[in-house]
Amino acid sequence: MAQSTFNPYNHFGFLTNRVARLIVRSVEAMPEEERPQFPPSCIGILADLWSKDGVNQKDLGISLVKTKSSINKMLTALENEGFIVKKEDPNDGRGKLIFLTEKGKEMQFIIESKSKEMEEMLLGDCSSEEIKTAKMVLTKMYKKLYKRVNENDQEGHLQFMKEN
Amino acid sequence: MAQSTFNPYNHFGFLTNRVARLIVRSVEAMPEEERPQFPPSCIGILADLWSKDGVNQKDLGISLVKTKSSINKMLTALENEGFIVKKEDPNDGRGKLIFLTEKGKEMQFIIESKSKEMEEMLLGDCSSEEIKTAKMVLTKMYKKLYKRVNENDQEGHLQFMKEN
DNA sequence: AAAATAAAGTTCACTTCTGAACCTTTCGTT
DNA sequence: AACGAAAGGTTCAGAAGTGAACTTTATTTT
Repeated sequence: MAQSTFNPYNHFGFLTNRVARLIVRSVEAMPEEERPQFPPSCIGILADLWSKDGVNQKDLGISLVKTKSSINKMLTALENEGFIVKKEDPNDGRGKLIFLTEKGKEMQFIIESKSKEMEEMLLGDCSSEEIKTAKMVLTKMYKKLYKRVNENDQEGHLQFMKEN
Repeated sequence: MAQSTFNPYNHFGFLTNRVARLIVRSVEAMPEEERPQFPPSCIGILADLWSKDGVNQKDLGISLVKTKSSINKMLTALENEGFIVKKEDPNDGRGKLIFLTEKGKEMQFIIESKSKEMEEMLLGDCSSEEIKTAKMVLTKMYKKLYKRVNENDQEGHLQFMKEN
């Protein structure tokens, strides 16, 4: 019977989905003190801005794989908390550019160290070669998927996409 | 300035999250014909059942990293569509066991071949060694995270957890 | 054995995310 | 230059997921 031959954890679709969700859960389970003061989903927006400040909402949506309405709502929350500001795009009257405030910039070092800490905790028994390979494979998947999903989008929006 | 030193795609938290979301998007973007007739989120439940039929809702929740209320709602949908049935657990009057119907079982081969197809498409230029390493690293992360998040849960619920 | 505590599942109000319609500005034709 | 089409952003109704309260059955304590 087919029953015992299927292993979800041998498929990237399941594996990435579950690992991603567990990471979020794991962050949420942190003690109040250690955890950032905003919902984990918003970290993604800040991360993009740390990488490249002053982007528009559309590109954030593409990068985070969320719709523009979702991005809009998250930005409103982040703006109310004082992490980002929206400014008119001087070159395009339709668009707005998103910039980090000082408060938003300061977050980078905190989050980055937490991320490193967690990675060490989770992957203490993997060699740095293996970790590198895993990130490389995921990044390749990302690029292929990105192109597939945004195929009518000629210019690569993301900084890292331009590197290749 | 710190600005250009941050790359979200060098952190597993962002990478897994975005790849997972892109895979879902990619499936949703398939032509009506090729795509399964139920929401992608439900595939996870079927996958667990293909791996081990007759599990209870709690274990499904742990495996899929969703709350019991979410699982409940998804199961109701799958039951209405005729993919699964709920039965009383003969050994525990509180619990119910979830079983695949024939219709549910047939899905496995379709999904599995789609999954393989997609993996080949996404990772054609990665060696099978690299792919194996990536899955191994993700699986290790999964196990560590699993233990961390469900630490007050003594018995490993998932079949694959028992293998190690 | 009775009482107290815990566990699995259900229900419902609430939050987060999405899809569709809309407004405004820009681009492409002619 | 003027028109139609497309693009970025906003809004709002609806879908998906969550948290807390509740029901029923098991387990633990006394």
